[in-house]
Amino acid sequence: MPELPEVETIARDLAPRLAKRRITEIARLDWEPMLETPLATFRAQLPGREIRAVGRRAKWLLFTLDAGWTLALHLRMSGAVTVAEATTEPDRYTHLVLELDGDKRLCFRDVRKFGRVRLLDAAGLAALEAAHGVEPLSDAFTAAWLARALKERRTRLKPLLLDQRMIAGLGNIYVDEALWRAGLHPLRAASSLSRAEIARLHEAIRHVLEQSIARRGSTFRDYRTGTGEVGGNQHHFAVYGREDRPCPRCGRPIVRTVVGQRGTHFCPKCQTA
DNA sequence: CATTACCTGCAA
DNA sequence: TTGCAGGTAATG
Repeated sequence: MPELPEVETIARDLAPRLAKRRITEIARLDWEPMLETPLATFRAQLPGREIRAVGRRAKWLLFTLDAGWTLALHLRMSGAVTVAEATTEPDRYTHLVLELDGDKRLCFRDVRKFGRVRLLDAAGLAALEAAHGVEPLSDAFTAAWLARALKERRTRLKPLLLDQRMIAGLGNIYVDEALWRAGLHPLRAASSLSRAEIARLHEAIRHVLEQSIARRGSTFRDYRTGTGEVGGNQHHFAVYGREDRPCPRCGRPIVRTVVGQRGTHFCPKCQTA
């Protein structure tokens, strides 16, 4: 599920609702493999912490706590994070529940159990930061930066754009959408792009992410915003999940193939190899 | 680079 | 019943 726009939407929803709230108790943790921090540390350090800020790095949702700690959640394929009233009982797919003061609960629901939880100190946060590449919505992500990043690479466009060490936050949906918008075939050699094509790709990446954030993300099935609603961007896909349906640009049927083990959707006429 | 694994629900 | 799903890490 959640790629950059979905995690960003959740962070923006949660920030005003969680600022200055205190985590009073770990009310549920019933799938321990999701925890990538020693359980003893988690239990000793998390209760009593105050939430100072909620943000995002790559596809990680970050809760800045007091005493230098950061709670980091990765939603992987089916995770959803919401704030609920303390009176509502979370369902059986909600594997982490944190009790907050003010009769609220922070709920991490994850049907497929791929999601991950970390409680990071300053060094852990720095390591997470260093493991990811440029934020595509930041000022650092320019066409010139992209040109340099693509230049020496031997790989195809799609796998490269999915690599979080290069650009952080793109996933399968938005890579397909951005490549369509830029008119680039997913199998194009990364180093083969012209200056004009790089400029188009840069604009397309920004555009598809910004549009999705404006529509509060894309809900296929499990994704919910921080307030528990479905997103709206799924109604605006050009290619993703639209096999055999007409290309919005030329009307020819969208093709689905597999690239790098990922389902890949593109228009064979508009996206040149 | 490709395959497999991690999990579960759902559509074909 | 089989295959597929928005992600990532581990393994040939």
